[in-house]
Amino acid sequence: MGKGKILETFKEIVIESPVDRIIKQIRDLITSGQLNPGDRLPSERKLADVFGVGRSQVRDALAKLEFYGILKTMPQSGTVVAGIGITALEGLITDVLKLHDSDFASLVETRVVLETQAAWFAAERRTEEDIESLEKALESYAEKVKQGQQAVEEDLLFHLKIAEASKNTVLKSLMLIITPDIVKDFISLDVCGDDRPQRALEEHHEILNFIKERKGQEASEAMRAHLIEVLEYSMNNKKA
Amino acid sequence: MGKGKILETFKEIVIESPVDRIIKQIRDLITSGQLNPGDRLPSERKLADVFGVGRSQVRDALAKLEFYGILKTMPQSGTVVAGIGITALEGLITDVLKLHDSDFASLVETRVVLETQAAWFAAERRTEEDIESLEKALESYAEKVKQGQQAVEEDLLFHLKIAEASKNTVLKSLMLIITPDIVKDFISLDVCGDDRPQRALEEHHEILNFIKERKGQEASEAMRAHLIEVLEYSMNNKKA
DNA sequence: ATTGTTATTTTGGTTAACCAATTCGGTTTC
DNA sequence: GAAACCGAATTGGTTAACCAAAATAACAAT
Repeated sequence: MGKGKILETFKEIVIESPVDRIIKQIRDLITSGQLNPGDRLPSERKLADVFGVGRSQVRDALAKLEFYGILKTMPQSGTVVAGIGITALEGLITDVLKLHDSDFASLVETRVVLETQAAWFAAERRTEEDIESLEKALESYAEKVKQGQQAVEEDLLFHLKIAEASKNTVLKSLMLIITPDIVKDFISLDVCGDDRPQRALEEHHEILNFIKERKGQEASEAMRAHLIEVLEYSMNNKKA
Repeated sequence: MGKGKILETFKEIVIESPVDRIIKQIRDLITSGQLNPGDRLPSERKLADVFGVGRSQVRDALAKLEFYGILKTMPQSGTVVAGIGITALEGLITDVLKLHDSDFASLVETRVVLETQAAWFAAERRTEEDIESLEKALESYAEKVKQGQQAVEEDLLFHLKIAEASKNTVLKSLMLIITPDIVKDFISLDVCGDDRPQRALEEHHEILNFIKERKGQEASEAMRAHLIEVLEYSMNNKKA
């Protein structure tokens, strides 16, 4: 797919989305100290008027801000600055919005951190049901690999099942958040192909065995080795 | 604040939010295989009609689903199932929505994972600017502590600055996501008070020194020790 | 002066109508 | 017969008006 190079050239035309602009404005209000935690901020109508945009856009912006825990909006009551006395956030709020187009390195690095820990916890806390679930997932992955198919989906499912077996809801949620981005990167550079899937399958089995045997550290290390393998493989195929 | 006990009793009255209901419906459509990745799903109007709700609610649901990378909606074109062939997600989609009312244990556990790694990276990659920023943050924290004030905010700011110095954008973003929940838990059980803040301040200094000296492992371990201290402290004061 | 009540305003939530871009079908043209 | 083309219908985005709940202010009774 030679299209990559050409597209790279135009990559910089970032359309400053209206809602992003609003978010920045609100952030400035907070960081500049004009809005302190607990304060009720102006009504949606006022904000829309001040910013010179429609209310729905203000609405979207507030929704996003609320998701990140920055704001808390109560029906028929108002929207308040909820988070930590967010002078803390300074320039950080905008950054969190860029999560979904993060650099590949950070993404993989973070994935390794989360997954190795998840594997460890999973080994310590897995139930029999977890084992069954993991084996089932691994089986359908093996099926696809034998047929020489893509199987990115089944691959990730196995990893997510491990997160589920870790019994740590936050860990699982965070993995769910970054998973789509990982998939995106993996598909853009076609990671499948030669004998690599076979190796990956074996590594999955190894990890599962350690989890079965409740060997936390070994499972964790196996996971780390596995992910590093995958990373190097994808790196090599990136230039090609 | 004795209100806690009483409120616990009524905690179960979870109002099944309309948009959550819609999200479940759409999830079922996807997981049941009626909607496959790449498929365009019905227009917002059709969906609103089928579900018997307003279009705006469908809109909110789609927006959330899109944020998680499940869907991709193109202006004037339609909304398609974008993510991984999401049979993977099965029951998981709903879980990610519960991130913000996670259990305290998972939250702290995950925080330890993220922060120890962030400290390690920070020690390896910090610039002189980072050091300045960290010292400044630590200073304002020390100021508050000396005055015997709360300083939760300044505390967290120091930690976030470490995440920033780690040069890993995803790691930073994830910490920003869970930080508000941490603060919430820390404020609900008043964590401040006696000599603990003084100890915490010393530990912060220790961590900063390791980062200055580029000692990754030591910084990481100091961070872990610090967080465990904080955890145990807050646990003890929970019952009291 | 304080408290309890009521009327009004303001709030976020919801709906319905409108807009511009896109898609798709049928027609024309080569 | 295939491709180019035009227009009607459909798409997501946007706006404005409306709703019930909540907050607020004014007032009355104690």
